[in-house]
Amino acid sequence: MGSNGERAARGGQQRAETREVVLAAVRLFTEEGYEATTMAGIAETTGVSRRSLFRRFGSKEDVLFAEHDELFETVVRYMEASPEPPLDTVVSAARLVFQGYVRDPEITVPRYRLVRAHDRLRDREVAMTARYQAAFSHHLAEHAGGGRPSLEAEVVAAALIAAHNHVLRGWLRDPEAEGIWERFDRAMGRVRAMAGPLFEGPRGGEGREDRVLVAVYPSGVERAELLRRVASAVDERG
Amino acid sequence: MGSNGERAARGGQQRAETREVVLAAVRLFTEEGYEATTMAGIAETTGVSRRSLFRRFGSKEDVLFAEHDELFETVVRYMEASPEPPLDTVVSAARLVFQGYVRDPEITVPRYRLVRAHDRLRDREVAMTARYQAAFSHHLAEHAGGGRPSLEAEVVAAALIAAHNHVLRGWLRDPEAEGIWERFDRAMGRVRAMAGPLFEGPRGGEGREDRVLVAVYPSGVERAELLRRVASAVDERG
DNA sequence: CGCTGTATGGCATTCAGTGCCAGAATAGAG
DNA sequence: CTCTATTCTGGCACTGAATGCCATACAGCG
Repeated sequence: MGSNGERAARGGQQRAETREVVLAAVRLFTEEGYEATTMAGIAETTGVSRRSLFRRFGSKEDVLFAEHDELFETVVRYMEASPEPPLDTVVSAARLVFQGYVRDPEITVPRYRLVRAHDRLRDREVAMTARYQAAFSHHLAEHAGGGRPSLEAEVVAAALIAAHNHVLRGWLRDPEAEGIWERFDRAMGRVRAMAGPLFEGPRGGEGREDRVLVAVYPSGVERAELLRRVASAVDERG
Repeated sequence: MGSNGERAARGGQQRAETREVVLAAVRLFTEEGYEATTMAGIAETTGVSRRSLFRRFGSKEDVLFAEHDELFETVVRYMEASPEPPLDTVVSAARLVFQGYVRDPEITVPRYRLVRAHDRLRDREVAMTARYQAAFSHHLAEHAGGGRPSLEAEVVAAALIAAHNHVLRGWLRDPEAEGIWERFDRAMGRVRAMAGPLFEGPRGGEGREDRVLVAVYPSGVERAELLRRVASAVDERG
């Protein structure tokens, strides 16, 4: 689709304006209703012609998901460039996606409300997560022999996306709640724990990696006692 | 009253005709192309009026996926009636879905080709599998405490669906190949092996079961900070 | 200045999808 | 069998998404 340098300069200007259009559209969708809002209406309130709206976004739905598409491109490029082992890469990619949502609640939160209310939009949202899932399993497959994604790769990608979406939905319902990232990391950790034996040894054992702490304890244990034991366990292993 | 008998007689006739319409539409889609085929065209070749097509199917896409929707209803009703433990039930439900495809290659195979070629249709197909996934995790949640589906339930449902789709795609690419059901059962077995410790583990006993704490943290994190996070995590879950 | 490539806007058209209404088919009651 | 209520169907008109075509405005380059 043409040279990159030109695109960057031009695209920069375009994107600023594009974001304004998206925000205006989101406002119209929530205030007037999605179905009731016409592309002609968006054109009128934004000053951009109806025809140009279709040229930029492709469709009415794509106005809502334009930012999402950009994010997807970013994530794919990140995975291609990442030198880490594939499982670490896709987990980081999932974190990137999550960040893409959390960073931009002005769009993602009202969009979530719209998505919940309209089947068509819900399908579109689901299709996006499916694209991520496909990209993830594809990445896992490429760095584990190439060819078509294996059963394991697809299952791990699906589990990862499901965990991501689980935490994400919680945040979308209550964007003000604290400790999102802790919840996210815990969810990722659990999927890793599940995926590890199935997929491959997730750890290389270098110095800079994440560490995993797993504690199994009877439900009757006191909070203080539990923390004391965890502390000593951490001390033992450095 | 009489709604069942009436419906059965009437519905039976309708469905026979409906199936013919779907088959004719599939033929048109594959021969003339999906976009090039208009609802007016389908109406002409089937003898059913354009208006009635929209009434029966709702949309052009829904002509292709009409059978699929019926299958979904069947699967949901099966799960509601099943007395087996939830994990067994959803696995059986997945088998039911798989059977729904394999039993009717006349529609599912050409549909698969169409789905691969057109983004819109692909989204629709993906939305269907997402509906199954939601139904599965919902079933797992209902029979494990009720309320909103837990992370585990969603991850297991996603993994199950992913495995199902993996085997299904293999069959769709080559419907004549032998040993589909063996492949299906093996895939299900692997997911169960993976899901077992994650899903059934925490659900084992009454009040006395073990709890699992998983923490993932960068190796550079301070001891005190780590313990603080662990403490808050423990507090959140009780 | 002219030339070329590109983004935009206006116009017309196709087609999916919906509301409205009239007519046909059918079930049920007498 | 007849009358009636309900339901299914088809025709008609309309909205709006989406696309193609063409003219215009604006950039860079000689």
